[in-house]
Amino acid sequence: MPRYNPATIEPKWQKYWEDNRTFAAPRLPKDRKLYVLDMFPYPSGDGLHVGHPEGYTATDIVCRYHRMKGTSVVHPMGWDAFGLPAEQHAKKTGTHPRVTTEKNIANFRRQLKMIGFSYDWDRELATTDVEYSCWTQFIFLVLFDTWFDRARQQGRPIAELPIPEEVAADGDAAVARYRDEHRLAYQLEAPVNWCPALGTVLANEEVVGGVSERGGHPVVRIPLRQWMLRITAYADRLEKDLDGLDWSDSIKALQRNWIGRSTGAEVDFFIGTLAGADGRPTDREYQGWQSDRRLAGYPRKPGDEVLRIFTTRPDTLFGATYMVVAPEHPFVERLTTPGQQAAVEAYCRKAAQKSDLDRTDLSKEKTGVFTGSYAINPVNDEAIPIWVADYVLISYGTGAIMAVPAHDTRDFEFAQEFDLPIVAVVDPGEGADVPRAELLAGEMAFIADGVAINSGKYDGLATPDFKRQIAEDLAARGQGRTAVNYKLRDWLFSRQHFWGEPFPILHELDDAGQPTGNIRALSPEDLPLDLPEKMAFDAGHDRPEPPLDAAPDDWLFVTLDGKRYKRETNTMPQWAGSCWYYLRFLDPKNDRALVDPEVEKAWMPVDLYVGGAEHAVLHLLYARFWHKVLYDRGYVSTSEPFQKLVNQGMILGEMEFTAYQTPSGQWVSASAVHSDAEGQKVVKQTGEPVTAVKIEADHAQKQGDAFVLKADTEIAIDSRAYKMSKSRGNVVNPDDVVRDYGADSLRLYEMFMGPLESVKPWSMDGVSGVRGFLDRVWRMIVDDRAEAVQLHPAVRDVEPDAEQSRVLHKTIKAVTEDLDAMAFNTAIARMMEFTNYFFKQDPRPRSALESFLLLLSPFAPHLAEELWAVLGHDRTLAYEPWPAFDEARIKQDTIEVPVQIKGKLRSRIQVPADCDKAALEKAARSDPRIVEQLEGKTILKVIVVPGRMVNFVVR
RNA sequence: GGCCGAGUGGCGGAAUUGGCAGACGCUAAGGAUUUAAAAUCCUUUGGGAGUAAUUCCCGUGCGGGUUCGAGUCCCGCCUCGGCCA
Repeated sequence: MPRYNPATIEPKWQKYWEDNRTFAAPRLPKDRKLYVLDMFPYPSGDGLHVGHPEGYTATDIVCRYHRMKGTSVVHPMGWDAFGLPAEQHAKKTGTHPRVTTEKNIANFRRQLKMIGFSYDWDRELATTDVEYSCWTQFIFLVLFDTWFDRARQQGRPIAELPIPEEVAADGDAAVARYRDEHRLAYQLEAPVNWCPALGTVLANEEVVGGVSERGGHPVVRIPLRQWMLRITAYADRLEKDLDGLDWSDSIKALQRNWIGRSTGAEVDFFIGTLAGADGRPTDREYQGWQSDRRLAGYPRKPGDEVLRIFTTRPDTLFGATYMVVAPEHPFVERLTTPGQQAAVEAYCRKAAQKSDLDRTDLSKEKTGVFTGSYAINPVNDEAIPIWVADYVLISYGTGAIMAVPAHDTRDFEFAQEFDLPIVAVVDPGEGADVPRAELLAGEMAFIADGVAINSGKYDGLATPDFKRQIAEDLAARGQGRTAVNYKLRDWLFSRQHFWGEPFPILHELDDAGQPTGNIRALSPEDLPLDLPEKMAFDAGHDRPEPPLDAAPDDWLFVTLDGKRYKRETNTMPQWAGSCWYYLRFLDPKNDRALVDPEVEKAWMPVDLYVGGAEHAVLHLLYARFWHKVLYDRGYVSTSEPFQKLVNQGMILGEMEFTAYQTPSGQWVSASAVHSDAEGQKVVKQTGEPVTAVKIEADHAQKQGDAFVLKADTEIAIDSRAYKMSKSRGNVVNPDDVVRDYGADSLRLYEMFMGPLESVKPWSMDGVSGVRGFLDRVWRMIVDDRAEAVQLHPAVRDVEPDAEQSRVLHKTIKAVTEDLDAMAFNTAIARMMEFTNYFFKQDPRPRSALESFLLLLSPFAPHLAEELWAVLGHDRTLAYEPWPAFDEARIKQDTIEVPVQIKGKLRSRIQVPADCDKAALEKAARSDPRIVEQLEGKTILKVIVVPGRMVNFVVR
């Protein structure tokens, strides 16, 4: 009984493809090219979950389809293999991260091969390979060697940086410092989240409410020397170039949001250097400053005598009744008068423990403290108090704001809390849908545009005109200018980890072994710089310094040209390796360049990039940034790396029904349960805790909009699918699916579940359903009652009849069009319809089945290859021409057309397919059922759409 | 709070972009085959009414609107999900 047995045919074909290097891509494309890329995975110890093969199957289908259409396709796979888990494992067991990583990669590779993806495995790479990280370091050197020319909007070699005369006059050291300040890779003392208990530095999102997300240990912000990448220089181009990309609008919006470009003005508020005991700048000094500024103009960098702010609403300057500086602002100490010192210090200490999210949350109560000092509002010369408050972040704008409580929600809340004056300076006008009187009285904030009031000579100007005018006037007085601000920050590029790319940077040491502050980059010939082989992995170290500080001396210290150096001991973040892997895939073995320019030019850009939406912002932004730098410096030929981007939707666990029970065993309706402040499920009214109980599907039933318990229909229950997680125990392992149903079934189900981009729940019944389809395909072609594998007797060398031909060509057309639209789920449905039809045919023309197998082959390649061989072919079908369809064969002679009366379906008529408007109406009018229903009615209008429908409008 | 997306049978989902709502698959029920079961095959499967029909009514989150005609377009809500603050 030769049944369909994926367990034998799948390994057989995988071996065939591997032995014949079926999917090896040429060095250069022959004619048309297609570069299809998956986001390469982090090889975790858990192995693949079913979310990985979703995108991978989609791209694999696209690749197989285009190969059959004669396109040169490159489709590589590799490993994003640096990462913290391997390092933590090393701390626990002493196993070198490289060993763990290689073991995990082997498992991932086995799993991916098991699913039959048509990767060109010759191009496989891991970011941890020394031959790869060598070029990651090389790119860092490029970043280090590049400055951004604002005028040209382009990155240029540091040697071309114009050196101002006064810097040059100060000698070589000054010039070196000036260059270092302008490089795209630069050093900065930046605050990090140091968690002493965990012995590690945490990312912002790993800190919640001042404690670590894992374990709830206290976290302190301490300054640490860090490497930064000047991504903000490219903010404009990163935003503008989105326009030309074939990405979804929502992903583009996400990136734009993240870049957060806003236009407004920078304004200097005078604080003076000689403030009196009352904290107010003196009139004389202020007047002197004003006339200085009128002459000298607005300086690039503010001096100590002013507080520089950025605002998107310079038109509300007259409403600025106080100022706020962030607790980390460098002027805090200076501005604090002796009387306020204790309060301010205490406040800043507390603020250091809060996360940005906690600080800026609108719903949180506003806190702050007065510094005792005042600044002069440049538009009306009034002294306004300067406060310290944590709702202002040092990382946004200049770390200081002018507060306009009448026209900003947060400023308004703050002003109310601390009884600060609220002056309305924007009138929404009579017609506006807002309580005008209330807001003019300062009883609420109005943040939209309107007409200026209480603004001196500017009264009556509309908001946009006022903005333009005031910026001009301030610029003329040297007190402000129009400015663009970005939410995007420079990229904190160093990590205090071992398992990452070491920086190719040396720090010069003086005779005492202390760093002199001079740095030196390794030259490209000195690369790669590998991590030290022998390292002790401490379980916890109590300093925030990087683990590499404890590296063996022969690694750590270098003598060059008679000078002693210590290596940089920070390492690069995991993002680094994934920023450029798509380039290396094109030329993975090149030891002279990161990619051969000829190869790069021929294959780039990536034509299709598929991956999870969780990388929609950071990874894509970082990779685009690096690409643009490489473009500016002549290493790549395109300004954008990824032409088309598709985000696959997450796959959730199986649908679950959940009922709630009190400790006494009483069922509680799901609608009466909510999560309390700690996230515990409790009864809304009483606060009594409840436990969630999983209910089997056959104990639930639908009632109205909700599901209820069958046993007690008063009790509503939750029904939803949850994100797969180990703790919930709903993770589906591809190994199990392949073992029980086969790889082709896994592939087919992943695509049949629904549109690639939607979130959708897993269902094992669904897998079994597509397996049933593949079984039918098998039995449509193979005689399953014979002793050996042989053709089904109904399969014969005959011409298809008209109807068979119509079904075939309709299927080819639908599948082809669906593939072009990446609508895999409907393509599969069309193939199921084909099978349902041909299964009942006898004879089944061999030619029709062959075409069908070609259509099926991108989706279920193992089965298709096997049946292709059964049909007598001795070579892979991977490069057989894609079937063509003939529109003429799809046309039917007669078609059924619905006939409506007043928009309601009343009858259907059979008419010739090419029936024109008049004939169609005539046929509709003579249909007996229509005649009957039209009797005694007046026809007001007849709408006839040939080939589609007829509608009679009657009275 | 802001931005983005989604709401269609018991479930996953289809519907020339305004033209027969529910393709395809699952689940469930009934039947055939079988000593029996599995597998397979056939029928039914949105709700209601109806002796019956090629029957009638209702039905795409809710309320309005545009249109000969709305799942699809417009206005106002509700709920859920994602991202950001």
